[in-house]
Amino acid sequence: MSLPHAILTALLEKPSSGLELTRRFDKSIGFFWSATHQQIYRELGRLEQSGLIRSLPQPPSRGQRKEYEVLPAGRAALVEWVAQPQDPKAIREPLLLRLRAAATVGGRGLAEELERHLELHERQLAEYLEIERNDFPLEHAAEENRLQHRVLSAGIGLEQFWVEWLRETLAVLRPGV
Amino acid sequence: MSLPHAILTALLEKPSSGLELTRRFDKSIGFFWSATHQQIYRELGRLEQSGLIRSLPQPPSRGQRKEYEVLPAGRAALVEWVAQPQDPKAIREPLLLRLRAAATVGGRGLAEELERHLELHERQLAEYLEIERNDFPLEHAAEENRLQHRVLSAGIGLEQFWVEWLRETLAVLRPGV
DNA sequence: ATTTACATGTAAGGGGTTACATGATTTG
DNA sequence: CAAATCATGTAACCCCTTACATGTAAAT
Repeated sequence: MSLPHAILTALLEKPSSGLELTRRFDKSIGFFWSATHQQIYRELGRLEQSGLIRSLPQPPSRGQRKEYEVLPAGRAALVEWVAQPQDPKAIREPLLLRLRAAATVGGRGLAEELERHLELHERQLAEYLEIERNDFPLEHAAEENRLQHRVLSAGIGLEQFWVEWLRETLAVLRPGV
Repeated sequence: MSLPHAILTALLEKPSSGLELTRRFDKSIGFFWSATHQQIYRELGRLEQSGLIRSLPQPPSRGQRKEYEVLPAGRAALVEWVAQPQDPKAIREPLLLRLRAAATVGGRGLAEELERHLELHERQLAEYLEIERNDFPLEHAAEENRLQHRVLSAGIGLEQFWVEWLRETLAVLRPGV
């Protein structure tokens, strides 16, 4: 049940059309919750039917841009969701699974794959650090900014972890296999 | 397409029944790929139909234990899967989403939730460290063991990251909200 | 004999992924 | 006017989650 609330948050920050939302999910929000345009359109329809958002008066024809805004009920639903306890979800990391399988059946070519992942994570880390430089140049005191900075820090920390772990794992793998 | 390969790996390590697999997924394998018994039974059926595993000759009545083993075709499929490149999946972390939503609509009670998560991650970390002490007491040279140790290290590192991040975030949140 | 644990399964619903379809607007 | 781009949507498929159903074996 996270996607509808991700959309509500995005719409509260700024009323948008489906495609605009898709683009924002490709950037900032998508860093910790990704979604395709198909998911977003489906969810926008549901949210409108539930009375949590409404489309601004505009021609509802097919190829026409349709902008949505959050209704009070939507804001209330989001507030409630934020306060609700939710357990962290179990890890589902295919790469670790493949490493474990490789321990059993042998891992020819696995080092190349790990290097590829290392590059991807290095690139993502660089992107996050760039954002941090741009958006949080110095520690301002505003509460809102501090929370957003913590979210970005999580992304940075996770990427740093993977970069480090992949480097160590490659060091273990290289001389052996 | 990870679950069938997780099951193949588990069955290669030791032929098992559905319930036995479920228990092993609750322990070691489940640390990075969780699965419920419903998923496992369904997947076992598919794998058998595809000719990748077979059930050992036994009464196929309903409440009766049914043991499976991997066929050569299954092992081959696993080897191929291990070698195949797969991009890391995008992060989907509801807690970060909630933090971002809290930055917009306010986060009453969020500190308690973060503390709860902190405890959960501390407990998980302790469990991983316990396993490390038991299963990898000193660095043996066996390649197989080293890979499995790297997998466990990933779990430990991720939990350490979350513990640290949650503590810092609580420090930011506490005086403010 | 009843309860408890073991063991395998079914059903319904939600969410995500991929491929495809269609209309409107801009640009050459 | 043809092509590219913007924009909204449909359809099919797979996976995961939750709740429930059913049968067997062991314990009291």
